[in-house]
Amino acid sequence: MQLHNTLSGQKEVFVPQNPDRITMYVCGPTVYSFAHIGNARPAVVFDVLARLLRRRYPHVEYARNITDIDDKINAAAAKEGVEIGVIAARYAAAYHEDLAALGVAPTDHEPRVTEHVPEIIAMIERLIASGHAYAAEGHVLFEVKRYAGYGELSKRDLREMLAGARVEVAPYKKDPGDFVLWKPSTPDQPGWESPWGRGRPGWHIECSAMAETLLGETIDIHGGGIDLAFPHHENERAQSVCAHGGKVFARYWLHNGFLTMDSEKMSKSLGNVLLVKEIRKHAPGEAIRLALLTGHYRQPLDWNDEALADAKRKLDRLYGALRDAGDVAASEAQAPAAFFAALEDDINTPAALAELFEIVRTLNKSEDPAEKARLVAELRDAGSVLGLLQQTHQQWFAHGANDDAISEAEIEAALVARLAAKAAKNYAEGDRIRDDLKTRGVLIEDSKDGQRWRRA
RNA sequence: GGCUCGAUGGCAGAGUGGUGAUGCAGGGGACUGCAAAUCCCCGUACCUCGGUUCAAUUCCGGGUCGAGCCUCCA
Repeated sequence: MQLHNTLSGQKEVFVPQNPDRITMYVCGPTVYSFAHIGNARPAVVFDVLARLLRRRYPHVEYARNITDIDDKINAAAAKEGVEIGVIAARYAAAYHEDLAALGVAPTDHEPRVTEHVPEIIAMIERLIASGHAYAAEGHVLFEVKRYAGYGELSKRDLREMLAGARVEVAPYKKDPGDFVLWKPSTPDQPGWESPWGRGRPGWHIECSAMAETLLGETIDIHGGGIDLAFPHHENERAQSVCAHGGKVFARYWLHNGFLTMDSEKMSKSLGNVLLVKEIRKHAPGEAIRLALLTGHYRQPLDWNDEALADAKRKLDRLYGALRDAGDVAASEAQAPAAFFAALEDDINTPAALAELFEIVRTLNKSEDPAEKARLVAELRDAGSVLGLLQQTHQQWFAHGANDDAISEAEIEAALVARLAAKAAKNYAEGDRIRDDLKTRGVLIEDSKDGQRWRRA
C-alpha cells in the first residue's frame, strides 16, 4: 500500500512499525456547534482508510478525539448560562448522529480532552524538564527554537514566517513563534489545578497527550484536514517529538484537501456554511458519503447541488444492478484485485469506484446464476470497504420519504389502478397515473416481474 | 508578499512518455403499447508559451488562471 506523506511530500510505501498493531490518530471536532459538510470529509475519508487497513492487518487501533475544552465552547456555554459539558455533550451527540448517517463506523477510541488533563499536565512537565518549554505569568509556552525540526511538516521557515507575522506578540513570550501549552483561567472560566496555577490546556497539546496515552509514542498514521498542517500538526509534532526524546511522532502524515462551496471556501464569515444535518434533510446519507468520495481525498472538492444529485444517480445505477440481479446464491467472492489496488494507491477512491461500475456492467449483462452470485458478492464486498451499498435495494429506492411525500399505500393503490387500466388497454389512463406519480416524485417502471417504483 | 497544491471532453473525475478510465448529460439502435430500467454503438479532452525526446496531456522551465495556508478552522 502506498500513502502520500505530507512530511516528505511524496507517496511512500506503507510499512507499519508493528504489523500486529496499526495505530492511527485523526483530529476530530471541537464540539461547539453542528458539523458542516467540510467536517465530514476527513471523517469519511479516514473511515475508508481504516476499513482498508482492517482488511489488511489483524489489529487496527483508530483514535479520533473530541475536543471538549476550548474557548469557543466556553463562549457558547457562557452565552446559554450552562456548563461547558452541556454544550459539548449536545454537539458531540449531533456529531455522532451525522457520522452514523454517513455510514462512518465508530472509532476504537474517542478520547475527550477533559478526561485526559492529568496526562496533559504530565507531558507539559516533561517538556519543561527537558528544556523545551517554559512557564511565564501562569502560562506555559513551547519554545520553538528548541526544536530544530520545527517547520518541516508544513514546509515553513520560522524566521521568514515571523518576519511577516501580523499577530500581536504576547509580552510573556520569549519568541513570537512560541505557542501556548497551558494558559491560566479566570475564576469564571473552566479550569484545572496545575503546577502553574489553575488553568486549562492550550490548543495543540491535547492531541499529543491523548495519542501518546492511547496509541504510544510513535504512531503509524496521523490524519486531518490540510488546514491543520499548520499550526496544529506542526506544533503537535514538536511537542511529541521533544517529549519523547526525539522519537518520531507520526510515521505517515495524511491530509485531506479542502471542500469548497461553489469554488469558495466554506466559512462563517462568508455565510456559506452547509451543515450536515441540513443536507441530510434533502439527501440520503449514503449519497452524501459517495459525493465526498467522488474525488481523490487530497484534491479540493467543490460541493454543490449537482455533485449531490450526481451521487444519487450513481447509487441508482449501483442498487439497480443489485435489484435486477434478483435473488442469487450466497457467495464468498471478494472485491476484485483491481479495486483493492486502486485503494492501496493512496486511497484512490475515484479509481476504486470505476471498478464498481465495471462490475455493474458485467452483472447487468450476465445470464449465468453462478456468475451473477459472484458479481453481487464482489459488489457488496467492494461496497463494504467504501462504506457503501450496505442497504437492500428496496431500502435505497424507497429513500427520501419525508413527511409530505406520498405514502407507500398511496403508491400501491395507484399501481393497482394503473395495472387495471393497462389490462383494459386503457393506456391513456395508465399513462396519466404514471405521469401523476412522477410529478409527486415517484418513478414507475414496468419490468418482466411487474410494476416497480422508486422515489426520484 | 512568502509557502503549498491544482488546471483533462457539456459536467464531475482518475490516469498515462507512444493502444482516449469511470459516472452523469447528449446522439443513434435494441427492448417496450408508450416509457423507464437494461444492453450495443457514438466524443478528433488533456490552460498557454518554450525546452528535453524518435514521441508529451504525461518530464523540465516561464506565463495565465484557480484553491488553500501564513490568524480560529476539517
